[in-house]
Amino acid sequence: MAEENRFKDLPSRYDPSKVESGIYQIWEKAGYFNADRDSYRRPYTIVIPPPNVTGILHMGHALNNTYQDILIRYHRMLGYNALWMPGTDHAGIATQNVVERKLAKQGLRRQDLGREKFVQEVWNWKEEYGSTIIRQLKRLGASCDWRRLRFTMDSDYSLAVRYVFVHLYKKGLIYQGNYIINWCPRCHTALADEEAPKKETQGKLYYVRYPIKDRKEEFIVVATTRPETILGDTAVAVNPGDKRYKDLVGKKVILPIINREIPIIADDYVDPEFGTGAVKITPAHDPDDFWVGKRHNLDAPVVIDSEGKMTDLAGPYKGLDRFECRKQIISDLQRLGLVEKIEDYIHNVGHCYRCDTVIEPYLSRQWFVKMKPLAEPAIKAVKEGRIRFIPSRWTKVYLNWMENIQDWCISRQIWWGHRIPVWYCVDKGGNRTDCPPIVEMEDPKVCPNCGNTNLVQDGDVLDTWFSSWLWPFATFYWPKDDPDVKADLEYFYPTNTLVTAPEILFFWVARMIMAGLEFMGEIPFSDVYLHGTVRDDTGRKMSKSLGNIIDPLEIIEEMGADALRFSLISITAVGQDVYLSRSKFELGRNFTNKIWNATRYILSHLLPEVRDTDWEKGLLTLEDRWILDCLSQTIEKVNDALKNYRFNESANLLYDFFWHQFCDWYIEATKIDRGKEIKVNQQKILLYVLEHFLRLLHPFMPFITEEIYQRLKEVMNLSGQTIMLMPYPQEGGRKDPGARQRFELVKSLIYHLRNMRTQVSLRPSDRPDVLLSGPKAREVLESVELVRFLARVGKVEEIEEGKRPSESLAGVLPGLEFFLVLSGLVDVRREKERVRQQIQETQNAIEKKELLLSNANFTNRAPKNVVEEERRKLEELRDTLKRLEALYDDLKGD
RNA sequence: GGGCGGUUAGCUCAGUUGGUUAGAGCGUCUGACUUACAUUCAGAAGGCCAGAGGUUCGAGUCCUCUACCGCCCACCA
Repeated sequence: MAEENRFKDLPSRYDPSKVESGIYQIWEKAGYFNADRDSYRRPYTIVIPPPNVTGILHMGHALNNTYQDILIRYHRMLGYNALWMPGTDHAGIATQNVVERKLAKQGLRRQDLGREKFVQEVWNWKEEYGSTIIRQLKRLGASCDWRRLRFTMDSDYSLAVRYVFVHLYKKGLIYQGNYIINWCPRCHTALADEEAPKKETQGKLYYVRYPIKDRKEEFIVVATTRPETILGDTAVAVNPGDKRYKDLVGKKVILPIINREIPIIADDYVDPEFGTGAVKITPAHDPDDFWVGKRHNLDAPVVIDSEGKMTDLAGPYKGLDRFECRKQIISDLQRLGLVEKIEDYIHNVGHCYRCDTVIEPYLSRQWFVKMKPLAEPAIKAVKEGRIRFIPSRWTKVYLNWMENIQDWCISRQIWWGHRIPVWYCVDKGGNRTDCPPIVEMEDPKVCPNCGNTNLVQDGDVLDTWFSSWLWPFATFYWPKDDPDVKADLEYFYPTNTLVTAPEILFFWVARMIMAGLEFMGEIPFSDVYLHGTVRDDTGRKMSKSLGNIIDPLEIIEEMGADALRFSLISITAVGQDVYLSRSKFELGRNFTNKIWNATRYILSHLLPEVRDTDWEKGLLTLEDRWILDCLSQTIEKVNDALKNYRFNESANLLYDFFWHQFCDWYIEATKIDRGKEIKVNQQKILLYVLEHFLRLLHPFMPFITEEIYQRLKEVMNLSGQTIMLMPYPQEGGRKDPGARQRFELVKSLIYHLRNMRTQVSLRPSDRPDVLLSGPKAREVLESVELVRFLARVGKVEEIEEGKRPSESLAGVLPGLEFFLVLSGLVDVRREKERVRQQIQETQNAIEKKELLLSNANFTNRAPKNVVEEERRKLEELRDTLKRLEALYDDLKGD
């Protein structure tokens, strides 16, 4: 028959490369990922954490986007109007760095091009390479509504950024000020605190003697890790309660080398226990010293410039690199006898999160956002449970950060980004006049204060996160005054779930919550699922510089996106980091292959009578009833796990059901020859279970499930053009606890018989008889074919209780004795010993149970069902013991 | 210095509110080409659940302390 042959030709290996791109096209063409307003359906919205345009898909993305895709497909299949909003982030510093590196290859610096040309160059780069990550997300199977793709520098998006700046400025929440900020001398820009993580660094602690003025040969010794900043010192501070220095406060010391006189001051900030209890104060080069300087009205001479080189004020060291200067100054001080000692010292030093250069605390004029007023409602939203974190432990981390939030430095001295919408009135010489800065939605032409038309825009751009924090609503074209935009927002906002890595909890998540509440008056999302970090199998973060990355695209090439997705999900516990190695993906690959082959088997054996899955209830065998029950349970459990973000659990449930229940037991059982009527019915059930399973698995493995679904359409009536609906627990439809129990008994009998076979090394072709006795024997006999076929035994018959056949191996299950008849193969002594051991074990178990049940505390306090269950088990054990003892007595006679 | 996570089989890890005999994958060992799958099948071995105390009728699960590993935050130069 031609039809059957068609399926017999299916290859015995699943080949993802042949199907994945085609499948994706089917979905896109059908527009299944698109979501538009629909007043009849409930929306379910996820916004993608926009990857950097410079990004290429790494395992972190793969994990993150698989979670999101599972959620979005799952909800789409539940009937929600599911929108997954995609996009990319302009990633200021990162992207600028990439383009600068490209220019450097041509021997150019960005300054050679000038601002405008350089920015154009970045746009060109973006047009050419910016969609790489999007293509890669599609290969992963991400089912975003791609029509809505946004970029944080789209003109509409820029409008939102500008609106927000103006709004906050007018509200008095944005201000400009001279402060110490984190400066990256390589990227040449200010960085927010979060962008300059502290790293433990091996350094030295230098103890330097500062001569005290008017006191010969007397010194005050200060400890410093950065002797080059000595040149910028304007005081030495001690703790006011420190007796050692009491009489020195108010005196002066001579700053070595440049011989400047500076005062000794008292300030609580100094910890008398540390170092010598005396601290040099360098207001321009240390954030703490800066505040000490403010309190004491000290000068703040800048001795290190934006390049990390010493300034004019550094006298003899002018022009030296900061680290070079450090060496130099120490050797000079040593020559002068002013270095008391040098100790090895491990301390925390800020590093640029983009290029890892050591951060220089730098005094400069920057723009800041006052965060306290924004943080308050965001704290409240979480405390009141309107936003929840999964796992919940992140709540505390979030609250702790929010309650101690610092103002946010939002200006960056780079060219790629949203230009700060601030104009200054300048005179003909280009110097700022006294007029206040101009901050409006429209570009100003004249100064509203003095009528001057000579205006210049602030040269800085905004921190990338100043645009990202608007993502959940700016992607919908907010704040455009347009009924469509408003309706869209009202329908899709707030979004449901944010899936992200904890690394950007402060960068992004917290700020989105603040922005949502400030500008929309509503939380941006209700659930935040924070997944772990992807590491290599030795626990290091995967990073290009470490060379330990596993490229997800390579895995997709080799094993398929489904294998990648399933493996990742299955091995990553909720909120835990995941340690990866190449071989771990074999789990998913083997699973795809198993699914493929089971399908191949089912389809290629299909009888022509099988045209649908309408199986008949009257023809159900025990195994049929059992697998339907099992399916039903699995549907229920998977739905439950998914609703609670227990992704790994749901993946493992699916794996176990398909492999170890459906394939290992049910498919095997259907190979039993039981006549045409039942065979047809069972084939319908095979298709039925397979089809339900595919739909249940679809969010995890979208490609193979769709591929098979398309083939199933050829043999059965399926309503959907593609996979559309999630099976509901009721739909699986066939809870059958009775069948479950009976089948479990049969399974465990088969299991014991197989075990006995290996004990005596039977060959597969040997088919010994089995005898049964006990109250449960009848039940088993009803399904005798199962036992015969799956345990590979001959006749199975009931015998009278207590009549043990000689020459057999015997076993006891609750309510059942069974005997594997093996003439000439039974070693009676060994057999006696085996039974004796079982008796011993059973007796021990009984004793334990009796003890437990005689404890009034237990029977009174434990829940009734637990106590009853224990009683039942005790009865079972006693029954088993009785049967074992009878067996043992019989053996004695042999 | 504060906070968080981890410590369960040889390895990598699950274990939802405390309640059967603590599970999986890989690896190891024994067998098997049993009409889909050797990316397979049938079986086996292997655990003082880091340590100590506590709460409880009952603890891998809750509490306290300790040890080691990892992460995050923090203005001790």
